[in-house]
Amino acid sequence: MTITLYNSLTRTIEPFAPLNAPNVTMYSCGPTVYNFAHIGNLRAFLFADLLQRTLRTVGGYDVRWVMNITDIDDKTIRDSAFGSQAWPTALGTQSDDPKKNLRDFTEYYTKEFVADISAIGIDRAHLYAMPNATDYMPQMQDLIRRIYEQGFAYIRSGSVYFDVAKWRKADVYGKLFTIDAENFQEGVRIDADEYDRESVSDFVLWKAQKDGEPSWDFEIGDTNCIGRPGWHIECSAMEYELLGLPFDIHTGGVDLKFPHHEDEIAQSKAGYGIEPTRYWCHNEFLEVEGKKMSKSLGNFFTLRDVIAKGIDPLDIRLLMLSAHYGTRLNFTFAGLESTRKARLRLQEYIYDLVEHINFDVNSMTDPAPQAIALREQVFAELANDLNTPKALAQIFTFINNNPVAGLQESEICGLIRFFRELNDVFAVFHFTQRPVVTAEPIPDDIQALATARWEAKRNRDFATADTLRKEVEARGFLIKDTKEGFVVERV
RNA sequence: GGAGACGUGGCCGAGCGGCUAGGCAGAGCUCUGCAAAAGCUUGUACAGCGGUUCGAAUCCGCUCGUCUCCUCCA
Repeated sequence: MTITLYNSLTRTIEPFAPLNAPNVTMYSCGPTVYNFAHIGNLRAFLFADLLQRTLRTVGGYDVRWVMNITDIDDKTIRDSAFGSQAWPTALGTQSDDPKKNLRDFTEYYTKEFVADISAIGIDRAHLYAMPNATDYMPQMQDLIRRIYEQGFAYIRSGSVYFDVAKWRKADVYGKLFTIDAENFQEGVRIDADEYDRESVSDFVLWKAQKDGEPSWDFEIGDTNCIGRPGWHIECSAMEYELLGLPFDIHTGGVDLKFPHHEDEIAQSKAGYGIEPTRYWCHNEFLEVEGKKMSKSLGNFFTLRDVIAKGIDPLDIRLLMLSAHYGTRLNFTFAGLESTRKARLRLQEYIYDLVEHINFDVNSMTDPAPQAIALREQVFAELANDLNTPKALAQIFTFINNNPVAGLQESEICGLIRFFRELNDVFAVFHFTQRPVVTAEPIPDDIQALATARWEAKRNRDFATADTLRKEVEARGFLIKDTKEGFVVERV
C-alpha cells in the first residue's frame, strides 16, 4: 500500500517512494543523554517508531532505521564535569579523566534511555544502529575537513565555523525554515565566549578545547585544533557512514528544524555534495496545560515519574497514538485514564476473540470479508500520513457493531489475524488468554465478614447483608457477587 | 521585532466545501435484593465578526485568544 507523508521540505503531503524499494533508510534524531528522557521527548521517538513500523507493516518495506545517541555536547560535558552536582550517585566517584567521566555518565543515561523506550514498546531489534557520536570522531573530522576544503568553513581561535554567508551564495540556506536574515534577534541566547565567529548566523562545526573538558586531536589546515565536535556535525557524519546519501527519511521534533536540521542540510551538501534526505518528517510537541513540556519550564514528567504513579506504559504509547503526530497533544493524567479505559475495551474484545477460538488461527485460509474490509480501512488510514486517530476510530466503530458473540469462526479467525498484524504497528495488545485476576490475599477477618454477609444474603436477610457489606467497605475492601459466589478485592 | 501554527460539544481528539468520526466523562436503561462489573441507548460542537458560495467547522479578510521557533531544545 502506498504511504503518504507530510514532508517539511515541500510543506505538502506526498506519496512516499523509497530510492531502493523495498528498502527504506531512515534516520531519527535521538536523545542527548544527560538525564532521563521526559515523555515529551519520548513522543518524538514514538513517532519515529510509528513511522518505521507502518513502513514495515503497511508499506511492506524493509527498514534500516538508525537513531543516534548524542553523547557529547554542552550539557553532557557540564553534568559529567568533575564535581558536578548532576553526577549520578549510582556511578560512584568520578575519575580525574574528563573523557572517562563523560563516557561513564552518558553510558549510564543511554542504558536508562534504552530501558525507557523498551517500556513504551520500541523494539531495539528494529533499530539497525544506535550510534554514539563519540564513536564517529574520524568521520566527523573528515566531513569538517571536506567543508573546509570546499571553502565553506573558517578557523578562529581553534574553533571551526560554517560560513553561512558564503554558503548562501552557493545554495539555499533556509530550506526547512524561512529565515529572515535581516531580523535575527541577536544576543539573547548567545554564550559570549563562543563568539569569535564572523557572523551570528554562522554555526560551529568544531569547538576549541576548554580547560578540563574532554577533547580530541584534530588536524585541519596546517594546525591541530584540539577540541570537540559541534552539535550538528554528528548527524551528517553518521548518516553518511551508516546509511549513505541520500537516504529516504529523516525524523525529529519540530524544534529541530532550525537550526539543527537546516544546518545539517548545509553541512552535508557543502561537504559531501549531496543533500542528506528527501523526506523530512517532524512531530509536534507534547504540551502540558497548553505549554511545551520542557525541562526548563519544569513542567515535565519522566517515564519513571509516570510509571511510579501506577500508569501502564502502554497507555502512554496509546495516548500518543490517539492524536496525530503532527498536532500538539495536550498531556493530562485524566487523558491517560481515558486512554487506559479505551485500551482495556479493545483488549477485552481481543480476549473475547481468543476465548472463542479453539483451532489454529494460522491454518485458517478462508478469507473473512469483514476482517479484510476492516484491515483495508484501518491500513488505509495509517497509510494516510499515519492517521492513527482515524484508524482507532474505525476499529471502535467495528467492535461496536460486531460483538464477538455474534461472529462466525472464520470471522473471529480473520479478526485475530488482523489484530495481530495491527499490533505490529500499535504494539499495545496482548494475545494471551484473558489473565485470571490474581486476588491479593484478603485478611482473615475481612474474609470472615464477607462470608457472613454471603450467608445472610443466602438467607435473604438483606439488612444484615448490607450492614456487613458496609463494614467491609469501610475497611477498604469491596465485595463483588458472582453467579457462583463472591470475591473480595481491595479498593 | 521577524517567521510559522493553532482555537471543534464537560475533557481528549478526527475533519481539508454538502454525507457532519471516535474515545473518556455525564445521563437514561438492562442485568442485578443492594453494590460492583458488564452491555445497550443517548450528544449537531466548531473563538467572534464580516465576506465568497446554492451550500462553510472547512475558502478569504479582520478581531480576540493561545502556542512554537528566531543558535540549549524531541
